[in-house]
Amino acid sequence: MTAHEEDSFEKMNESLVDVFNNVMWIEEASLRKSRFKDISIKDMHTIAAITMYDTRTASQLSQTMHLTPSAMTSVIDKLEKKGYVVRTRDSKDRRVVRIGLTHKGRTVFRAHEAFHRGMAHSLFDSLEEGEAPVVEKAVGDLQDYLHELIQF
Amino acid sequence: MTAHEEDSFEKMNESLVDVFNNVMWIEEASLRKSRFKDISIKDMHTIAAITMYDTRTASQLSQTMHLTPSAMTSVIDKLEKKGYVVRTRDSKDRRVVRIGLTHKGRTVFRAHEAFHRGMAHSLFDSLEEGEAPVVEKAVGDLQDYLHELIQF
DNA sequence: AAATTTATTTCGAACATCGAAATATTCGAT
DNA sequence: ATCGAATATTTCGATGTTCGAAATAAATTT
Repeated sequence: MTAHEEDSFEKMNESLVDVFNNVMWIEEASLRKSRFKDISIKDMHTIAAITMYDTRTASQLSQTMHLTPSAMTSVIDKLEKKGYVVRTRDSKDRRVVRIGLTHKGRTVFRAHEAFHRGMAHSLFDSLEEGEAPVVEKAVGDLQDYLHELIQF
Repeated sequence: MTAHEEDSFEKMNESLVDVFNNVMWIEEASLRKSRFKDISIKDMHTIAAITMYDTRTASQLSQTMHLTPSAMTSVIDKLEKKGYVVRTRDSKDRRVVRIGLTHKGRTVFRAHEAFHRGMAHSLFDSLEEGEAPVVEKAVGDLQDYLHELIQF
């Protein structure tokens, strides 16, 4: 690395640290100011994990949310009570519970999606002709790197 | 946006969502596998907020961590008991408690720093001549965007 | 059809966070 | 200088989240 690249790297690293330290609570804060004051960021991510029109089983959710099944049950209980999700027994295998979004749940899903699109636009919109692929590749590399980390 | 840019945008947005959904628990998981099994990701971020060689007051920390002062007290209690931080009364104003890192705490600080550097390298290392500034600008824009969001 | 496995829930314990009150100290107005 | 208000932190009790173990219910294997 040249001295200049070094500098560029340091600056970017700082920005990245700042971004990662803050996204979570910023989304939480914007949630509190929205009309969905009764859910947490974790609830919102659960809703995002359920997907818009499909359903997920309780165990699928507990895996993607990195929660124990019993903790998942209580998250779902809470969201069901508040009207964001519905439980239905799978007709094929009656042990499994399928979780789907209600209309209200889908509204939250869209809000989460919009939040992410806002971020993606901030990365993207000021790029010049031909620069998009550079950023796309960089972000893809970061994604791959994180995935590699989990295969220890 | 051209159809191709649209595509590029969607792809990047997806990667971003994936990255943000996962960084937290990936760092938590790598922490669990390290020799610091007795602290959480929140503890680690508290340690990062204290800074390497300087000190922070309890209230400064409660602000940057978005915790109430009372919650901050108990986080600090826990970290002090485990030997990551030390409390000292400010000699000028004896109401304030200054929190600093112990040697053990600094080791955690460096681990956190290394984790972030790893991510920054993954973004940076495969870039060609002249592409670094593009990514640097994009990340800077994202950072600014998030900061704007909090001034509602 | 009995034993085993799988999906989920219930329960009790541990821990985190909060808000209100308590404590200690400093600052400001008289 | 002293009293009252303001500030920094801690303590306490209540609430909520997460966990692990045991319970329940349904499917699969033997």
